[in-house]
Amino acid sequence: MLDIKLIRENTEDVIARLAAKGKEARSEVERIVELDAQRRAMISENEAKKAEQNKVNKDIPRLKKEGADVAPVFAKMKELAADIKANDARIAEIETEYNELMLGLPNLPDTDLKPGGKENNEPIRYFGEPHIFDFEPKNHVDICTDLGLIDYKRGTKLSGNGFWIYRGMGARLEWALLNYFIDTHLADGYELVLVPHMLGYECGQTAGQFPKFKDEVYWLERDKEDERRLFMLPTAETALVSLHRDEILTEADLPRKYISYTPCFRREAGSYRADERGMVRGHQFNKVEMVQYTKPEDSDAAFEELVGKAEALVKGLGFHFRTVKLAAADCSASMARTYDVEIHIPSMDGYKEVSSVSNARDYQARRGSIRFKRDGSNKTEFVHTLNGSGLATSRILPALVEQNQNADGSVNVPDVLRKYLGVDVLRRD
RNA sequence: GGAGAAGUCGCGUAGCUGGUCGAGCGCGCACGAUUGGAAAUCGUGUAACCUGUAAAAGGGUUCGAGAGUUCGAAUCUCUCCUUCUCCGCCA
Repeated sequence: MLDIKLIRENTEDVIARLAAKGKEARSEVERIVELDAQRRAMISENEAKKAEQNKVNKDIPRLKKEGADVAPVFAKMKELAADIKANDARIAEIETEYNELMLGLPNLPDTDLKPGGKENNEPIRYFGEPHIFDFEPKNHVDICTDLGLIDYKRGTKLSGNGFWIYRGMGARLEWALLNYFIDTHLADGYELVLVPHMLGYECGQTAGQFPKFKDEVYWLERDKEDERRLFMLPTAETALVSLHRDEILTEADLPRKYISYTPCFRREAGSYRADERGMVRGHQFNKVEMVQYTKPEDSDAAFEELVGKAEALVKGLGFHFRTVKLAAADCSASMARTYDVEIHIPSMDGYKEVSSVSNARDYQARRGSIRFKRDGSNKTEFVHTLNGSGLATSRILPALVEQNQNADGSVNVPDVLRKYLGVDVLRRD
């Protein structure tokens, strides 16, 4: 959620920055300003009436004691009460429309981002070199099938398109990756948090997925009451960002550094393309997520830390990758800035995102009312929230088997995973 | 899932025959006094949000949530949520 004061005082600037993000928001923003003015005018008016009501009500016991006739006062107060009630209802209507519009506005992009979409994304650094093969490399679907790592067929049998099954060494490889990620984060002082995989609506609203992207998650039916339905989390960020919802932290509480492993569930409706076969895009995938809560002035440093951590994990596996600074319109709605770590997948002859690190600044904190107080101050301020994948396995495993394949069809296990797997090379049984 | 009890200011509690109760007390915490320093003691203070303002002052809302009764609700009524105890069921 954006700061209403900012919208009120810098309306044109807000509209321009949202435009950079590809959001034509003039009509919404202008309506918001209008509703805000209406709301405040009505509140002032109604509060004066409430003050009057309170004053008279305080006098009633005294009047009664003095034996005065209170009937005319009651009659007048009844009218006033009805009047106030009507105004409150009108204010509630205004606030409903106002909140809907406010919740629908995306975050402002940082001013140093290039405007526009994907085409303006800017690789800022590369690590390593693309793998050169002296034989015809196989794609990951074939490798995983041949080595018995992934059972695509039965995954589809069990749950339909977009699901797969890790088997044997494939399952152990997946688990080894998760262990490697988690152990690294623990060494960096992050707290491991295991969260529910089914979440309430407020979690999605705080993270910024709702109301706009309600159709991109899986909802669980529960009675008829929609508001109490739960949804399967699309990323652990959705849970971790709500951890401190409606809380006031102390300065000493910050920064908070969390990681969580969860499966992630996404509908991905209509997003299939031929080049995303196999495990690049599915309805369920595994991910370790990093989330930080910081003081506003510390979020830039925290952002660099998270990017560095994502890069270090990929580096540790020995992959060639690049880090890309996303243009304004390619950042997701809640985020002020995002860097992607992309790794080379030979069969796709291209780079695929394995980590996306973002700074939401105070956008999510405002939606979820996540605040803190500085030492010696009793003013509350919004925290900054950041998140990053660290990492998603579903893209790592394909890259791993493709980049590390040998001419005989076997796959070398990266050094950092050997202690978890107990073998150096994956071969056909 | 069935039966019962309860949800009040950071914590523990008082209030629940409706009106000086946004709310008493204790603890905690902050500041001050005292002290060579500390403990103890004494004093003062101790919510959030909205509105308002240059900043204040002032006003409003909030006693799990929502709705209702009433001139007026922490106190009465209804619905929901949560917690605890017992039973059932289990990992």
